[in-house]
Amino acid sequence: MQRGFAFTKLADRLTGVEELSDDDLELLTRMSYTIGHFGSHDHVLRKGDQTSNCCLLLQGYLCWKDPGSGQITSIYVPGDVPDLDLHGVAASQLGSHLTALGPAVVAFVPRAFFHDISVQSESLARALRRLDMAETACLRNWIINLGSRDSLARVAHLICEITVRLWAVGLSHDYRLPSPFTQSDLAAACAISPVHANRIIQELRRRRALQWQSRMITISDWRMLVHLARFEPDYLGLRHAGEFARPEPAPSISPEEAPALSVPS
Amino acid sequence: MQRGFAFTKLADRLTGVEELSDDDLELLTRMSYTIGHFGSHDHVLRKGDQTSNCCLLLQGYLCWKDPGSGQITSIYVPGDVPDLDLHGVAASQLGSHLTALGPAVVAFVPRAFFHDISVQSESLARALRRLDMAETACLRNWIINLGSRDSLARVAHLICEITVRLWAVGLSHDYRLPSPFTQSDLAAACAISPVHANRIIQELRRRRALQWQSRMITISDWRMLVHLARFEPDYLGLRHAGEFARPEPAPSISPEEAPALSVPS
DNA sequence: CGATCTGTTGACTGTTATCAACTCCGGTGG
DNA sequence: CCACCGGAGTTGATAACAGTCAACAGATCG
Repeated sequence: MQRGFAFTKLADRLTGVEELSDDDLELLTRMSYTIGHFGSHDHVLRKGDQTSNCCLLLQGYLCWKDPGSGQITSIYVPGDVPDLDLHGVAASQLGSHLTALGPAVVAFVPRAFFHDISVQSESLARALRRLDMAETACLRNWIINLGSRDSLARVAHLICEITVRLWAVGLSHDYRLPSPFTQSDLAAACAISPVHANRIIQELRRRRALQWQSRMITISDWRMLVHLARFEPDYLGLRHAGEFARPEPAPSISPEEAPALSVPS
Repeated sequence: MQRGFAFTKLADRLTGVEELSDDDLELLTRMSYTIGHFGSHDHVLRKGDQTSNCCLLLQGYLCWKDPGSGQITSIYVPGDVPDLDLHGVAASQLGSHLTALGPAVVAFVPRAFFHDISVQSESLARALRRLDMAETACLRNWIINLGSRDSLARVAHLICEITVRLWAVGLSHDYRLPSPFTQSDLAAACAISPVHANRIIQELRRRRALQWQSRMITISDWRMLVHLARFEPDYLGLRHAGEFARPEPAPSISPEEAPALSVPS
């Protein structure tokens, strides 16, 4: 992994929510961090841990998972900082485990770093606040999801959300996204049983909405998926979110660079 | 309503999460505000509104309600500031309606006030951050609730949570709490149908866990309710939260001051 | 004193959970 | 190289939970 990789991921995430100047980006390059590698279902942080660093996700997926119920309450993609919202309040204790969904790479960044850049740049401060607000909006949206949509729509919605969030940080170039997590993980996020999750995925395959094979999801029909999920990405707080819910999600690279996958019959 | 009432509610809420000095309380008394009265199901803020004031709830209940699904994503009690988390980010747009559940009284407080007191007092800043963290923790907890508990436990959990939060701001003196909201509102919060909500309440009555009559809930058996809900109030971030989940929730006033309701057979 | 909203009840339907068995795959050790 | 093993995915049968519909009762309010 080349030097500055962590900087790049954070910069991608922040520019997704706020326009940053060259000076801002320069500030980000001063980030110090240590790298941690995690395997599937490893705990990055455990319930009750006291944290002096923040976790910046570089590769893979993380989630907050309630140890009692197994319920997943948030999912994170590269560029996200799952414990940013702790605001440096010393006595805060974690209520859940921060768990890797598939192999993951995390940069541990001193909490003070985020405070410092907030003081030195108003737009960085705004960007970090927006990250926090987006997190809250995601939680509310997920309550709406669990409360009002059936299991097919929930699964479709989760896949739509992850796709757009990967997009926003320059990953998932065409309609493909890595799915190193298990169907049981998906079930835990959507609050359905693993067996039912499997049937829902089969239904999505049957409808030619997507493929899920060899740890990779290939979206065959983005419009259908958005429609099934009633997905409206405004809540993500992305500057270009509107583009993603349109009929075609505006691939970030052109077709000749990323030829469409052939869709097996 | 006497002068200083708004100050009192906010002070009660903040001292619930952080110890405050006399100087801190003095700062709070400088709050300027205007009062608004709302009827049941009135919108205090509408989706898409831009806000220059924060809403400090003084009496009654408020909730965030998604206009599309009708799902309620948070409920607020007096002393809460539902839109505190907007952090003064100008471009933030509301994603839901802020709606009154029953008659409510709201103090509109300039957003700058919260910024000013944060600058002038470190403990007030910490208290406000804790409020924000408690809000996030509530959202996560509600996801766990919707995802992993059946409807009886959900209803019981919501009632437990509201009871403890009222307690923390000096309301709900014995085992009684006002319920000016309808059973349909409760259903919208718990993501169940109104008919089913009614049956759950009857079940709770049948088990002698509570009464619900003339816009008032009387908890007859707090232990049973906590047990049914598997309620663990740590997530609320209250300094004395632990006391509330114990067998008896330590009434804040003695029996001779607040005689127990007679429980009809 | 009628209109409307809220609460209540019964019958029926539909979605999802649960249980159990089986397949498929990748890895591991004989 | 192959037999085994464990985890993940798949399938069918059944049961439990909650939604929907329709009707009515009771309260509240102008």
